[in-house]
Amino acid sequence: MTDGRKARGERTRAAVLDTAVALASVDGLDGITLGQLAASHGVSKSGLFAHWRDKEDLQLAVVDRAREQWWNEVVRPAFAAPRGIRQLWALHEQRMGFYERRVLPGGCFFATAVHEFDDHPGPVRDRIFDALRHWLRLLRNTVKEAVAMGELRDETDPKQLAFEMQAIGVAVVTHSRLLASASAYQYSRQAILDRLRALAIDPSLLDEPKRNGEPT
Amino acid sequence: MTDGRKARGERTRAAVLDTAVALASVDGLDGITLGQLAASHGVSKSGLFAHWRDKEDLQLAVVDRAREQWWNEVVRPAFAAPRGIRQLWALHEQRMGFYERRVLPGGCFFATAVHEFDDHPGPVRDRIFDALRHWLRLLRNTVKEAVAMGELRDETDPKQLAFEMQAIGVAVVTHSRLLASASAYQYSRQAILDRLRALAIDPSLLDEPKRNGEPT
DNA sequence: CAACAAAGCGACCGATCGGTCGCTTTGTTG
DNA sequence: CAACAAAGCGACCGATCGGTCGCTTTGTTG
Repeated sequence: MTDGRKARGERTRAAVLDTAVALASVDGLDGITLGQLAASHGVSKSGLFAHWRDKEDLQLAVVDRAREQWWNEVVRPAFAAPRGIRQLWALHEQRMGFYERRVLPGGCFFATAVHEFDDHPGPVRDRIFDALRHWLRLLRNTVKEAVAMGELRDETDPKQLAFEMQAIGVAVVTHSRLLASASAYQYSRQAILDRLRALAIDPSLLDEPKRNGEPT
Repeated sequence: MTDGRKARGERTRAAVLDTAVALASVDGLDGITLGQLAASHGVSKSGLFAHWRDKEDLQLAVVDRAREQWWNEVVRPAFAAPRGIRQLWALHEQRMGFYERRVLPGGCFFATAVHEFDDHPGPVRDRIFDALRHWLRLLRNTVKEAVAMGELRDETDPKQLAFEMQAIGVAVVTHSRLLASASAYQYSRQAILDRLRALAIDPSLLDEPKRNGEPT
């Protein structure tokens, strides 16, 4: 069942991808070099070609891995919160935590990748854009659910709010470096809290928000 | 007074920098190559070294040029609006116009550059960060002025609002490509208008806002 | 016109990058 | 143990990049 050769291969494959996501969060998806990647695993450069046809093939796998990581570290924990407005807040809160914990040295893989590739049409850009659109759809649907549950006002525009949550969320990556202090996270949290409370039927649902996505 | 040799040099220098800002908005500040830059002006690669010691020296000049352009195309026109809350709105509006007019093929030089360099310490990053901090300070001071004039509520936090304006403003660069429609600009304008109106003493100052930064 | 200086050129160099190719090592299957 | 296959290696290649160096062209100054 478990082929020792394939298992070994799968281990290096996973390890290389994890490193690649981390490196790409700093230097970008084009910035990572196969030599650098191989060296950091004591593997020969040519050995990498046993796993990926060429660099583009590797890049596509890296995007998939980054997406998986985002799901595990941000989305899944947020699903522990009660549905509705608190889940929306949990998504933002988990995101802040992901950045604050410095899971990736560059802060955010997608923040770097999207600016690198948004003017470079091709399979890699498509893959990155797919991931981002999927995330935006998740935000939008969570807003819709909160409206349907009667926790957010009927006038709430899901696309509008999803845009704002993404904008305020990603801005923290730059600003935390720019301001050289933790205050960027504070601003980002405050902005979303203000926004959600203004649109909430019962703002007290967001009182003393827990920071770990747990039900209150 | 006007040395024909220096004048000629200054002309190429300016032309090359303009091209470089445009190219860097797409490929990043490291992405531009001296060969590509020289070729696009019918100049030899080595000729560029008559103007800049090395690539880093060129990059610093490019940042300065981008900053100058931002001042001319965004800040200066916004100063035509009446001081206070309308000037704050004009800054956002002019920014949207700058992006919509596609002055730069990549949308925004700084949006690309900051993500490229935020983890690469050195003179280039410092120069980029200086420019961004200067812009944030401008937003902050404009907020303070509006508060002092009694146009924004006293509780308004200038740093907080500056953060939100920057976040909502820059997000449009990515989103306009992501959504493949003009709606991103609409979301961005709506978000800032909502925010400013909520904090305004007299929200009607922002009715039917002019899009060219002119006094109403 | 002579002396000078700035802009710009062309040939060349070392370093690095993505990628190829034939081979070896590691492990599986009968 | 023999046949096979997957993972991985080492030497090598063409292309490109930033940068150097000696030279030419263009224009200025006395």
